Amino acid sequence: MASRSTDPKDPREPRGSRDPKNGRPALDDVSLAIIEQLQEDGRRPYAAIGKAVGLSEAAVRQRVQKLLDQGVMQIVAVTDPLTVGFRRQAMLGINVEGDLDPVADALTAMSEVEYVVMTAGSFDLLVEIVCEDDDHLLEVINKRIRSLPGVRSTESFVYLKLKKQTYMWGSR
Amino acid sequence: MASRSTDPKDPREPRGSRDPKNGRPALDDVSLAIIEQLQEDGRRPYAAIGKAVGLSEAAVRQRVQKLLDQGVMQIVAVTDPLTVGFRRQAMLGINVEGDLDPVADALTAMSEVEYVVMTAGSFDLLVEIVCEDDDHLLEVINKRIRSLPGVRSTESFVYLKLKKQTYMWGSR
DNA sequence: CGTAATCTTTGCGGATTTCGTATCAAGGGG
DNA sequence: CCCCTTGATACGAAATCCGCAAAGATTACG
Repeated sequence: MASRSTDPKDPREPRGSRDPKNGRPALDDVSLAIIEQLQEDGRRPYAAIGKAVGLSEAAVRQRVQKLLDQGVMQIVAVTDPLTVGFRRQAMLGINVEGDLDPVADALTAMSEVEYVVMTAGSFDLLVEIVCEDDDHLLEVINKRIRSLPGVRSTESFVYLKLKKQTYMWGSR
Repeated sequence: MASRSTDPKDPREPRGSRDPKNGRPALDDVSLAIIEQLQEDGRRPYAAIGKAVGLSEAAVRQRVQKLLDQGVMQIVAVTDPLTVGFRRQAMLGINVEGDLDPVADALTAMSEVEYVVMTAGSFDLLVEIVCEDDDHLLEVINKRIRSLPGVRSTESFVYLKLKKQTYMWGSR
């Protein structure tokens, strides 16, 4: 299991930047600082984090666990799939007629889809796809995605080379 | 430090799927299995991973350290920036005239740029940007990126909502 | 074939970290 | 004013991490 406690539930909560009730930000400065620490090294010990953010080891541990349970962050290994396997990867721009959500949910349910985001601009959705090979990619795009009800059109961007991939928005 | 050993160096090595010399894949099945374990839980203990992949704790530890040093994978906390801060995030499609690499390198050097990938299709590059606010986003796109030599045109897709974000290509 | 050289795995022991639990302080309600 | 919830700390026991030296495996070469 990715997390160590209660089942993950649905990570898509209405989690705004601030909790409307009780006014406090959903994430205070300390939690932000903890996340920054873990963005640098996901395995950094709780005691070291505590020293950096001014909290006891146990307090850090509890906060981290809550952040994981709430789905605010996940601690995982990330790779360049193109490097690791000999797979095909692509970004897909999608235009939808009618409600976006059903389409987005259907895409989210596909295991080959790693990333789904609603956007403003000439595409309604951007989705990233990781596949075994060309045949697999073709099948996912042409058979499974283009046939989804509501999908008006798609445009594909096959990945040639990943140049940068970071998660350090905190540190700058 | 993100990693525990020699300095990170430049992560952009010519890391193909297979090591040209000595023919063996850069990543054997065991390392793949280790990565899969860490994709589920980046903090899973080495002993547990060893039991899962059939290796001793020390062997797993050394392999993980090498994978980190080589830049094949990173173990980090990932979040939805839109959730964590009140930031603006966008994907940018870019068209370039001439050599792609200088432009890609310049983008890679920008701290606001989290993701740079070369693609086939109607864009040459896709880059993901994380900004503090609208002003910041505007400045990065219009002042810093559009003025890069070689950039012919850009198209922006401002993120409205992140629906899915996973790193589990291994487990299916 | 040997054998050297290199790389990988393994087996420890000690230092460190994690984890569960108990305790304490600070707010809300009722 | 008391009860209940939330969050931080303290602390001992158990598990984990880490460095190191020995053993094993693989490759290159004579």
